[in-house]
Amino acid sequence: MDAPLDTAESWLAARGEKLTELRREVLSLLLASHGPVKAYDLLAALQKQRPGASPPTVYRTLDFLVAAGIVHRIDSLQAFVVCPSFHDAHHGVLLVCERCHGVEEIDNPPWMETLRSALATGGFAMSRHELEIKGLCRNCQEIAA
Amino acid sequence: MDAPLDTAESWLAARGEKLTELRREVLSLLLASHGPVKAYDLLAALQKQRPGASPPTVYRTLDFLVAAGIVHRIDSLQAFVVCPSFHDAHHGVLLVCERCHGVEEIDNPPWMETLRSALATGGFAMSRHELEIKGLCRNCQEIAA
DNA sequence: GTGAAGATGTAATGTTATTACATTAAGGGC
DNA sequence: GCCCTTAATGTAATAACATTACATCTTCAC
Ligand SMILES: [Zn+2]
Ligand SMILES: [Zn+2]
Ligand SMILES: [Zn+2]
Ligand SMILES: [Zn+2]
Repeated sequence: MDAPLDTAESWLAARGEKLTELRREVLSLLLASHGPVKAYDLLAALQKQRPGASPPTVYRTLDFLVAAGIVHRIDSLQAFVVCPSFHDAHHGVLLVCERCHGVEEIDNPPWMETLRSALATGGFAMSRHELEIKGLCRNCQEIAA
Repeated sequence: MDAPLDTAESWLAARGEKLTELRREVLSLLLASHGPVKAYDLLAALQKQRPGASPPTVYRTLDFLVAAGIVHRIDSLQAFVVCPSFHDAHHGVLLVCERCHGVEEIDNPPWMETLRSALATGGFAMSRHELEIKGLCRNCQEIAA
């Protein structure tokens, strides 16, 4: 059995949506990468098993998975990554390494509510979307040091 | 006299760099927009006064202004905006409205150090770059309500 | 003035994403 | 089963965003 795919399937079923064969293939490829994937790299991989795949094929599927909260888009990388905890309602924070382009997601950090309320006081309603923070991961700090 | 352009000129001079005619034109166009501008929109505007302008013209100039801290790039909009306080060393936060695409910049908010140290404890070194937060501005919240 | 570095011009190309429309698959009422 | 509607996918073309590579021109130290 394949846990993440099954979890995704149940999660979608609860929303009245389906994990079709195409979506399953795309999600599998994303899971296999262990990190952010660019849309056209994903397309190239997908075409190996689905020769007719084209840009709309991947973008539509990614849009669907992003809307469902299963995948996040990383604006600073123009790439996509599977959410490690999409089964919860969560407000994730994506820590994006500027050197290796790795992404780590932390879920509902304790300072999130403080941040949200500080911004609310200023009149800004922080969105439910993921917060993206750039910096250096632990490994890359050590290398730089 | 034109205050923002003069400020930019001094700021660059202090770094041993120059506000050339091209850079001045580009920065003027950015200032005139009162909000984020897309590179190709900027190019179209620039071509009215500089017919030979091409993509490298604007991207090079934007890269220079971004490196100098005068302009910020907004990843989520793929657009560029003038920094309202580039004369200080600052760690700005860009509040990006998901509805109207307006951007407000707040400078060195009190919670920034808390955030930075919380992330440092987790092994992540937050970068000096601007932090970008998506949500709804005050106006758009009222409209939505 | 000459040479080196910085800045800009120019052509081509690479990368990311969307539009528009056709076709196929799935589900519900009868 | 059949018809209808909606969801999902296929397909072709194009739009939007960004970079490379190399030529030319300008600035300025020497
Ligand atoms: Zn997540
Ligand atoms: Zn790293
Ligand atoms: Zn700023
Ligand atoms: Zn707004």
